[in-house]
Amino acid sequence: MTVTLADVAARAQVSPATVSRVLNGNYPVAASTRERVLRAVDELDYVLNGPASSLAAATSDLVGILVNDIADPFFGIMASAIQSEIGGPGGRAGGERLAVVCNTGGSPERELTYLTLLQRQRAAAVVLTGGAVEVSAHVEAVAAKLRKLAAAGTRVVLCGRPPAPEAIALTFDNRGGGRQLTEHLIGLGHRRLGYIAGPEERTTTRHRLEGHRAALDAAGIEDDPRLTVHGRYDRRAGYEATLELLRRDPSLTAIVAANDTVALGACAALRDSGLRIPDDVSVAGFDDLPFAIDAVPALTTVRLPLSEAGARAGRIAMGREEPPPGGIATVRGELMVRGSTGAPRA
Amino acid sequence: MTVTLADVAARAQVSPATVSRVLNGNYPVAASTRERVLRAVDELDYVLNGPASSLAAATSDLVGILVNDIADPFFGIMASAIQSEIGGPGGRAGGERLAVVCNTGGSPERELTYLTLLQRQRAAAVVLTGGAVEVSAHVEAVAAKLRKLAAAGTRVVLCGRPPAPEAIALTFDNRGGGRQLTEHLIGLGHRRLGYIAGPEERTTTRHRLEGHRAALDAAGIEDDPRLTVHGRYDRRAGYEATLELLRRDPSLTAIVAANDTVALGACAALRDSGLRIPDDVSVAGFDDLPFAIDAVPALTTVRLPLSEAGARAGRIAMGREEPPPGGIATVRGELMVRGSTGAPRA
DNA sequence: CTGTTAGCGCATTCAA
DNA sequence: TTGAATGCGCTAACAG
Repeated sequence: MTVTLADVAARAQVSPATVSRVLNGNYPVAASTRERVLRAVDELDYVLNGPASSLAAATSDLVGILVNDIADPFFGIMASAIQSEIGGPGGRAGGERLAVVCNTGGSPERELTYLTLLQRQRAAAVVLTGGAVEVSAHVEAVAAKLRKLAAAGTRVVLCGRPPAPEAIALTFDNRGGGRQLTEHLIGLGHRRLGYIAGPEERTTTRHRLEGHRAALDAAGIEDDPRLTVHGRYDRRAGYEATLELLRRDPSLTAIVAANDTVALGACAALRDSGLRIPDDVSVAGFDDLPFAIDAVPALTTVRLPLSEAGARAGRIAMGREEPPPGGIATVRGELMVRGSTGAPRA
Repeated sequence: MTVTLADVAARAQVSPATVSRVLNGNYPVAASTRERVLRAVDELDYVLNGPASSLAAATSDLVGILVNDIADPFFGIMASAIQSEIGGPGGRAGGERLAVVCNTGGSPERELTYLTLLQRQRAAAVVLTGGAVEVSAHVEAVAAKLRKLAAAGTRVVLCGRPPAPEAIALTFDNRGGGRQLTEHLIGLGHRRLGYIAGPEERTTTRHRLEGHRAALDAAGIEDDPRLTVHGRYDRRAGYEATLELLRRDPSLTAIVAANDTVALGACAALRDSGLRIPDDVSVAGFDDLPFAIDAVPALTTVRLPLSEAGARAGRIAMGREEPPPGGIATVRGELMVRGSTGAPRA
């Protein structure tokens, strides 16, 4: 019923091997033969059998992309950039590769499950994006899995994730970015700063918070633990955390959020509380997602080059770009000062 | 080197066939045997070879999701919802399925290429999201491809895309939503309305615009073609189109945008032009993406239940939910009136 | 440059 | 309930 390579070979009057060579294009084939084969492919409307091809070649055209949440532009932008770079020459049969996007939802178990599934598929490469969960049992389990993937020939790249010995890493300087941001606020005169952190036990959360505290420390400002609230990386968490912070200390003059989405929630809470931004309370985010500039006032934040980093990760995963020296590159953020931060009220 | 089914069988002292049956669980196997097999799997750290399995079974655990742009939350939210429903029982060897997200960038060629790639992979199902390109040659090519996919046993579902005879469709009532939105503005007293449409030759663009025009027509307002500008579905297009509209008719009192992202660009352009929203000019969007409520003032828009529709599409694609009668379900939007629209200036 | 020959690892008949 | 045998469709040596 379905057309196979052998059918094409028969029609083109060549051997199956020759058809395979034409399709994969990694082998010298006479132009006239090639043309005959391609005509037969066309006439028979032949479509290569991917699984059969992958089985025989012991590798596939699938590239795994692990994200926490593909509905979040932070990950969507990276996934898009990675995906844009995985095509092109070098792939099997036409050079087109498929991106398998895996939503882990931040769950270590799902992360491991997906890695196993990608291992099962003999994925050509795997890119893990965003922060990692810091629970030692899990960290070791992931590391072991990455080692196995690598051993099986799957290229593993981390994008926006802390370095690990098992993989090439493009890591974001979350600590440095967090520090810059808080330094900016301190420079404006703020002394009572609320901090809305992400979920505990995530590297991104910890690093950004460490940067914040380093800035406070450097300025000789005591870090009041009551001014840090943890929550999820979403708008609602930002809203609620802000109300909580205002309850704990109505005199605070600035709120630093774990990311832009959280910052938007914070802005909403402040507005609903009748406070003006930045006159009463300054607000800052992190990431510089596209909507950050459309907040009113526009959000001061740390711009991460998500698209560039994703594209580079994609190229490295495809072997089209040299890995950074030592296998680790740190990608820095850029402080974007906008209208949401200003001098504290007198 | 790599562990195969046969290795597991040897260790468990059963035949390869039995191991296969245990792994796929679609076959009666004695409990004691099963346990022995599972232990061997564990001890050997065996991972099923997906391609081999797919080859033998003539189907895979891959589900294709075609989107215009995964970095756009409109698609990210749908993709996430689809993905959340494709796991679960019924899949091969553990019931886990992988989502292959294909960024077409709105290009018909890429759409076809990806469909072929998914056909090659013997995808279990394919979900096409968002509007379609209306160029007849391409429409027919896609239809033909969908027919072949369906013939090969791939379930095809459209989500937020106009119905086609080749597939089950959950279609958005873009026309109705567009009409409601403009009726709302007319009800407020607006008579000079600018419209920022999406790219030409896309169904979403056309339907929303038709709804807008139907509302104008019903109210006896002449549709001035100079008040419609086409552009891409992004912020920048909204910004530039707004400046153009203001140039063409400084007396307009409302701007309807093709979607929320475009609307944000429109808001920015109005602000930069020194106009107040909604006092000088009202603005409306479409989709009700998460950030719409954080615009200042909050954006009046039409809420599309992206997540619900995506989840349903995912279930239908997996055969876990009955397709709608006739294979077509229309998903309506809900008008969300917020602060960005008000009565026109006197 | 091209053909021949062997598997790749698994699912599924058919028997037992 | 289990085993033995066969083939899924293709690629990769190896010859020629």
